[in-house]
Amino acid sequence: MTSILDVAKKAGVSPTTAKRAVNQPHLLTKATLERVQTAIQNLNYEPDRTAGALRRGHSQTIGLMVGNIIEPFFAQLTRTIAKAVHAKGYALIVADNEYDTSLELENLRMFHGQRVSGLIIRSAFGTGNLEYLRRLQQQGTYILEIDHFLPESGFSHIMLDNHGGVETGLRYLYNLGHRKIAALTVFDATKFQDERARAYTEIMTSLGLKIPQAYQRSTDLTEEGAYQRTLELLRLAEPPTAIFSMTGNEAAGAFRALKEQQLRIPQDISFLTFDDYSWTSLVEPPLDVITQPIEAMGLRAAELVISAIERRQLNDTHLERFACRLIVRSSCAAPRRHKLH
Amino acid sequence: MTSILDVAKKAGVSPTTAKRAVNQPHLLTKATLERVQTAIQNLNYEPDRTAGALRRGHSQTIGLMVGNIIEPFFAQLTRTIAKAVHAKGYALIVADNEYDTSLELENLRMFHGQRVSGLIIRSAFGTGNLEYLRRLQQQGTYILEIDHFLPESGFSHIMLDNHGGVETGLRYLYNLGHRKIAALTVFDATKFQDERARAYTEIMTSLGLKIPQAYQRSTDLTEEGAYQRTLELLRLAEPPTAIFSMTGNEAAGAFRALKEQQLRIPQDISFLTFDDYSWTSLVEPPLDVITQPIEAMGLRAAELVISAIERRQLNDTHLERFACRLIVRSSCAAPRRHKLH
DNA sequence: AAATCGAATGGACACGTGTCCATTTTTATC
DNA sequence: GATAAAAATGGACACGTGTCCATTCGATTT
Repeated sequence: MTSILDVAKKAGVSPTTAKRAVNQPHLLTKATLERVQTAIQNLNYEPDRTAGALRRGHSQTIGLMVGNIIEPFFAQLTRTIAKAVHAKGYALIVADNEYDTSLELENLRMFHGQRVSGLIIRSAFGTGNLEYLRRLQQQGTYILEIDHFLPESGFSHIMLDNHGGVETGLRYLYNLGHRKIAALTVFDATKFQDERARAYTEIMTSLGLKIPQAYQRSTDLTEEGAYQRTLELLRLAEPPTAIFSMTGNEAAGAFRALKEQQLRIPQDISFLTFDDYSWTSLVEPPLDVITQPIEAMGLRAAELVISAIERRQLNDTHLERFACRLIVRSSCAAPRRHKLH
Repeated sequence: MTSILDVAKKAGVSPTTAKRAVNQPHLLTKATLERVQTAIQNLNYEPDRTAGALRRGHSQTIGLMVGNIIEPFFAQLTRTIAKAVHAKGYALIVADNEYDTSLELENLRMFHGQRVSGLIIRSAFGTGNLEYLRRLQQQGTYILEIDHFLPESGFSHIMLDNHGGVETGLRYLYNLGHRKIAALTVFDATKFQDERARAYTEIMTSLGLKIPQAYQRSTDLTEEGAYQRTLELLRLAEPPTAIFSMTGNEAAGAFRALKEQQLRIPQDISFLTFDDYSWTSLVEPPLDVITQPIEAMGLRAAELVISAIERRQLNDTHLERFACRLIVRSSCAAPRRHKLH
């Protein structure tokens, strides 16, 4: 493998000078610089980042841990962050936790071993890995949470205005006349600090609406789980007149269930969901959605992390929120006068 | 940062012995092994992969270059490969080329700099980067192409049985009575070696069907491109009675166009596509699709690459094909007797 | 032309691991 | 119980870079 020493020899300069041609070209004479650059091209030299990482203590690499890469929200986030990070000369290492703490720990170990310079994480529920994350931070990895954050973690984070989004959605349904509004989300209080679930509870109360016990069972955030949960809701003696899915992933399962039950949307039941996935406008009826500025969030995340790394300000803390937006299409309307059953 | 030297000191053994506890535990006495493992735990030691990479010459890292991470096909591939690779102790670095050669080259440079042990690539069209890939291989990176391969590259590859898939689809449409079948795909011969486009041309001919010149304009593989292309097809004097989309990504655009033109599927026009994306069964009508065994392909890719790396058999070549399957739902039927216009 | 100072270049070393070879300890054999 | 063989442990060095400090060169001032 050709190293900078080969380049130096070929260009007839010292290794230090050759390195400067790569890292601090402004320090060199134009003639010297050109000579070295020619040698680099002729030899197809590419600096060994693993050696640099060893010397520097971290690897010009950003770790990204998401919930599940398949979900379009995370796929788009991954893509945006990958691009932004590459532009700054960093590589992106990805992993997902499937919302599971122990799988997350394994992957954190991997990130640690790779000495990632920064970590962007959508952590699993529960505070199980907080200690490990703290240690990572202490050892020089800048940590930024995204989409979800551990209470009192003290890390930077980039969040959606979840309260605002849920409020927009619930008020929209309320104003259409709905009173029995069910949410598909994670209610399990022991392991959750899900902002949307909390906002749902709070805002329903502030609207003067009671949430029946039967509405408060958790999904597991999967499409299949949402499908099952939706069927359960429809079987209730007092089924909801509107269903509000808190993620686009769950929306697919819920929508499937509604279709299978031959329910007409929005005549029989209204349906609203977070995330403007591409299929939501293709189905019949096109769905009303609350959309997130995924790209802006991803770009900002990459920017914050790399800036902190390069300024060596690992203790900078930034807490930012991004607004979401309701897109009205055709899946919500005033509730039926008569019950379904 | 705690190193293996700290561990050795704490355990009262030599550095070499401590390293063995990590890499070749079978060489140690049970007692010694336990002592070192305790020290590792107490110190929260995690081996520095960057140092190992430097010494070894490659980084226990696999590079994955896909077309576009947002597309579910690639998202699922990424996820599957990430998981398989993690299980073997490797990290996954991702990048996408957006089907563009120069962006691909930038990312290849990045992979080279990171000294990836292996590279799984869905290369952009054109042979522009073949030379660079060859050099990478020569320097010790195992290269495997997936979903698409450069002619005469000589690398291993994992492919779908594209010819078989296209044949299945075309025969299905033919047997329903269709003769004017348009394909959404990349026809541009200068930059393409797209198997599906070629198969479409060949099989249409062998079915005794002529492909009008107007059917042979290329899409750019994007949703928007397919949308535009579909509108063009519908405006023709002799519009197709069936549209066969060669990727799931393009299907979304095409479907949108058909809906916007108020065409009834399959009464007015039949629609068939590659890729069983989740939305295809949610729309009205549910789409007939040709589905790929993405997970199996991803797993096999990871397996081949890591096995070659660990056996140090970088010149092993494996060429494998995976079968695809037609799923019939409700988007194809016999063509109308009368023309649309 | 000597002195001064900044610009340009060079030398030396450490980062933490993997690997090869050497040494010590234990076990097996007669 | 002496010897050989095997098992267990230890020592030394190189991988390619980033960084600190030293040295040389060239221009400017007096």
